[in-house]
Amino acid sequence: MELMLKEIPRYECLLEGARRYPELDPSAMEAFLHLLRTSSDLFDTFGRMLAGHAISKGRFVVLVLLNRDPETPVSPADLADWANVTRATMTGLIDTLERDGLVRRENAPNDRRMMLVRITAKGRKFLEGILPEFFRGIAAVMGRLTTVDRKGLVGLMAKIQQNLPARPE
Amino acid sequence: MELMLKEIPRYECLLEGARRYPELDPSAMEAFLHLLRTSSDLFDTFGRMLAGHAISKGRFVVLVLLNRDPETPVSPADLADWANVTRATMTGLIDTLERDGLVRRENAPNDRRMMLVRITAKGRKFLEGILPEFFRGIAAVMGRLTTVDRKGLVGLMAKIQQNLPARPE
DNA sequence: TCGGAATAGTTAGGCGCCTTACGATCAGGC
DNA sequence: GCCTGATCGTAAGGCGCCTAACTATTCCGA
Repeated sequence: MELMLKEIPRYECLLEGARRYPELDPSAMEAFLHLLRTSSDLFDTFGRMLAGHAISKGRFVVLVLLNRDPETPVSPADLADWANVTRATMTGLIDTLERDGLVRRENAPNDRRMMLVRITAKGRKFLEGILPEFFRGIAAVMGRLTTVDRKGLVGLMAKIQQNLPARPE
Repeated sequence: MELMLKEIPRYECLLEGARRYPELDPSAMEAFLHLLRTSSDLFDTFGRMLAGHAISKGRFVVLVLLNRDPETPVSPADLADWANVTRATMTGLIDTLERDGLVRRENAPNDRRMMLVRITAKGRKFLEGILPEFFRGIAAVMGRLTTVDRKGLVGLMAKIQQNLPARPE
């Protein structure tokens, strides 16, 4: 989702657009575009930061999920569910992580269909080398927002979520 | 950028994480995650809507850009700049749009390196079949936000933008 | 008990976007 | 006039994610 307009149209242009298209609500569109522009930049910034550590966003998320409880291995299906990707995609993510020695696949003891994925010591060490910078980056980017701002932002997001069509199944 | 955690961790988990990682600012992280979760859902929703019209986000943006002034053709380089993709990517987007008869390539009169891209009548008609639904969708999703909410959201996004590292060149 | 349905993970192929490298053309200083 | 460098659009190849189809295993009702 890295694609967005580089420049958000000025408000007068939105007003003019509303004359051609009566369905266009200028203030809704303005808020929408700023929201997407900013979050796209955020994705981009952190994706770039992770790329500097030679890891993709998808693989980073997998490591974070496994690192929540490093001793307990997790099935690829659960990882796919939590990370919001398909199981096919998760296979590929685990493939490269395992090739790089950051995670290890094991056979599940009670179900021979199932695998279990465990983060390795190397994987933990690798993650420890990223997380502090990652957390500092988030704190920095949110630095100008007061406590009230932050709560307000969460509330606005909740209002939008209420009007989003439910995800398929 | 469709990848995100499906469930945002509860605030207590963020607090616990802050014990392990002193760089983790829980309220900043909470706001960050809600922002990305919601905008990811928005991208997803509108991407799905566009897919229902058999067009990708990238091609849709190109049509919208050309439709701002349908009589004036635009160079691929300008389109790439405005749409925030590389020129190589723009070549591919224009290829399919032209194959489907929605835009037409012309030679620039004064510079034989340059092409000019123009939206066709078919392209305009196609876009008119999407835009009303698109605009209605945005108005709907922002429907619960008051005028004050919307201005506030734009202001919060501006605060975040100020702390984002400048884009490369 | 046994045969169909559900579920596990994987494979194959596609799409969208990227980076890199290219040939063609224009612009400016000598 | 020309060489150098910038800029045009394009081609080739890579990455991340997707859907659809497959094999192996487990579950469950007749």
